Amino acid sequence: MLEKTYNPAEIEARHYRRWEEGNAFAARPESNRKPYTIVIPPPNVTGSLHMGHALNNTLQDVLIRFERMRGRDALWQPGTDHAGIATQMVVERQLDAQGISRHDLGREEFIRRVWEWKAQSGGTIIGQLRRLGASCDWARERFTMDEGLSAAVIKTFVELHRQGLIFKDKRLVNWDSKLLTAISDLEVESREVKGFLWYFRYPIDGMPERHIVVATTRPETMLGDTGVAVHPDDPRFADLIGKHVLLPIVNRRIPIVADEYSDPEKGSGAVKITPAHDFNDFEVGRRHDLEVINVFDQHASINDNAPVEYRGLDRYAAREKVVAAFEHLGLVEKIEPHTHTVPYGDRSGVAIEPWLTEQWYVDAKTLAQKPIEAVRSGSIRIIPETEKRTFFQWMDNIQPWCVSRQLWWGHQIPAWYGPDGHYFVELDEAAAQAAAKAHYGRDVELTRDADVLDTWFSSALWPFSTLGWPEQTADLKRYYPTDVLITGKDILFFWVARMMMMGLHFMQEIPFHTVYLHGLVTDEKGQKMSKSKGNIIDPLDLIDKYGADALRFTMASIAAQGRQIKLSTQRVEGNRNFATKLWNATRFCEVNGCHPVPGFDPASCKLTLSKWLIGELAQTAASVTEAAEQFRFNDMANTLYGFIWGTYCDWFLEFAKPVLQGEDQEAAAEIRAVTAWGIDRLLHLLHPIMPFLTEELYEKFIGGRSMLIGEAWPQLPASLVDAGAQAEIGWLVRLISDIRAVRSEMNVPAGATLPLLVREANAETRARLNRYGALIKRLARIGDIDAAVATVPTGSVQIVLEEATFALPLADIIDFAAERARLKKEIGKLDGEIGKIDGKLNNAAFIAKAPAEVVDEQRERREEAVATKARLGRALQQLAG
RNA sequence: GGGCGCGUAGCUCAGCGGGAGAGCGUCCCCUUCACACGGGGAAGGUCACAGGUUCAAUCCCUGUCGCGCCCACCA
Repeated sequence: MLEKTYNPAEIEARHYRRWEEGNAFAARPESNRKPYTIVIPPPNVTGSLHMGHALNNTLQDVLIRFERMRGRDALWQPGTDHAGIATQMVVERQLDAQGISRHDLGREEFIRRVWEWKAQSGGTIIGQLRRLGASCDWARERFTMDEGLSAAVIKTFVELHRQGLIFKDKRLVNWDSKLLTAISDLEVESREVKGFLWYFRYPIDGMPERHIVVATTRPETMLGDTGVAVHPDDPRFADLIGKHVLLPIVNRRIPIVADEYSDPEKGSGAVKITPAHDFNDFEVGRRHDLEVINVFDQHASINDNAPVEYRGLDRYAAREKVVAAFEHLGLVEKIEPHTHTVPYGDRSGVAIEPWLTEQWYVDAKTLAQKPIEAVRSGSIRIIPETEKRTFFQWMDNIQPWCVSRQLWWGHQIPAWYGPDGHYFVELDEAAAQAAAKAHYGRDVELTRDADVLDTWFSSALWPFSTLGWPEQTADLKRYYPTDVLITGKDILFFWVARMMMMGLHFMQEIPFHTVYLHGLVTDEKGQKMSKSKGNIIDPLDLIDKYGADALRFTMASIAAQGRQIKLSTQRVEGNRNFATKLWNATRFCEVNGCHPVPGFDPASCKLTLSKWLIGELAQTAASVTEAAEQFRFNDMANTLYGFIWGTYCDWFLEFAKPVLQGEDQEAAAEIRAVTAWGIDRLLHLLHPIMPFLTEELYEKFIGGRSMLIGEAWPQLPASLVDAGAQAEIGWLVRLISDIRAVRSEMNVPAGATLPLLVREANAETRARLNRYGALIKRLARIGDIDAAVATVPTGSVQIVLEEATFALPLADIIDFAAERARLKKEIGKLDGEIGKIDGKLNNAAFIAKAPAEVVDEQRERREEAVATKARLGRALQQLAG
């Protein structure tokens, strides 16, 4: 016997264990089933489950469970990401607490400590994914820095280098002066900052009476100025082109050049050029062969290239000192408040400095061509479609990808340097030695490049490296390309695009057929969840309180495409209630002896009620299946919610009650079977979204040895839909609803029983009243039914349904005025409708141009409305007289 | 500056060419034997605004206003 309420906490752990012990998540490469593959977006080993994970993994699990039930060999490939910067930061912070830095330990020892940390805490998120119910094939769990994946990384690096698609270059990079590493363009975020625009006068060499005004938001960079640019067509500066400026403070003579980069509208119209510290200036400098003078060290403090009194100053201190010096010299024209955007490191949160260094770059432009084509041709489908535009916009303008990082935790770059700086990119040190010997003609000492690769480099290989590449494994052959990739739209560029590049390059095949991108989970006000705002909702708290299924159902139901996803606890609570509802419906079955009948054939049912339920359920199953196929998770969830609560519980079970308790044993037996069959089918349909609850009910209610997770997805033919049964039960539902509404509006005491008088009922209605009299009496609190009265007593409330009028005599309690008002309102509504329809029907163009069936439909609607209005009008008249 | 998207019931959002929908909230009634994490009922909307296309527009097009997000931008 089931408990009175569903208690998720006890149940979830047990079923998860059953699934794992039963090997239910395992892919079956040996089977002849068609594979269905999803690779998980590997969470950071440092991570713990947040709402984004909860959403992302719920959706993946829904699809995996759905396709598994549909008979596919489902592989959900799990694993974690070493998350270079994030992980290094975590361990460094721990060391910091002990007062040691990674440099105290040395590289080798530090890395050992990170592995140690990983062994202890790295599994947190995997445990949390289990609590969510994720049915990953855990035996296949991978890590981006495990042996096989590391080998894959080295191989791709070496091959891309051989193909000229990875190269070393000295140019400006985004330098993070806190983490002391280069970062890629994507890791830079712009923030709007309130600052100032300083207008400085630069004296012209040889023209003591003249100066040129430049404007800057970063006065300290003037220490590295090597030119001033003006627009070639700007008359204000025409005579100064070719002259030189005597740079104050530094006393450097620098040229005034004409360059179209200079915008006459901006600032003073003349722009100072600092090639070593600005991406645009770097280009201008290159065009005019300007000197590149780097004035910052790696900490963004002033270096020895600047005058001695500035050396060692932090960039902001240097800024103040430069401004003070200009003021002292009387060379400040003016200072304006100015809002502008400044680049910040997404991890460190400090302002990024464009800094001249040598780094490794991937030729992304070349690698992007095949992905662009794949998306354009539709061989990779992106959902929602609108994201395609974003994808193309980025891919069409893609810049070289800086992949080297000055960190310790990650895949060390397989490049070895000889004594003269010549380098050898090889799979291992031995190969590098051999190459070096061939190059130098003797053995030399080699030093390995100290840098590691961007974390996203190894993630880019994920769909094939996890399946065994570079070995040509059977798994790789069977499960690649994968079917769907589900991830947040915020990592479309970071990860998705790069998987396409690497997959198409190394596998010569797309990594996945479909990319499903979901939005960001925010709080209920649409605010991004963050520690500082204190608005974080921890999914584990919700799981503890409402159960994993309630959370999963919520995620599925709000996963509408392309929006930000606002989560409210209230919704989760509501969905927990839904779980309880189904729980109790099953309990009802149990209490009433509705047990599944082996070999039950829905097509053999005779009762209209059975046929109705079966048909409705068949339609629901079709909708749910279609929604799942089209990744419309919200439709899937909402369809099931509506059917289970609104149709099965609210109506079907209520209709079933009297039959189950009635005299007719044959009918009772059929209804028992249909009721149980309905629950069984619903458990199947709901399982991908609510696996724990449904598995529990399946075990308790259906019994047997098998587990629901491995059962077949319901397939109910459209032939089970019975239009006659739908019309008949639909009529019954409307009649009962109408009577209930009238009772409530007229304040009839809930317990009072009223007679029902029916006028002008045709033969079919009379037959229906006969068939469903007991139900009507029970559900609408009706006493006797007189199906053929000629007149209705004064003081009755009247309801018009199809051809018949139903009256509830309420002489003693009826409020005449209220009833007149109700009828008038109804009539008013009908008048409005008739007016609208007449507008169409009286329009010759409508008759001529609209499809015939639309015209017919409007005519029918009009007839119905007119007839109903007439009956209501009669009722109103009777009330008045 | 370039791009994308959104303005529908008090709130959160579905719907997207021919009868305005859901959940939550609100109000009224009901402890009836699956469920008060429940049952029954009700109120509430010129579908942002202005034009246009169409026989017909919440839905398509254009513009305006308001709000998000992404990319670029340190004069």
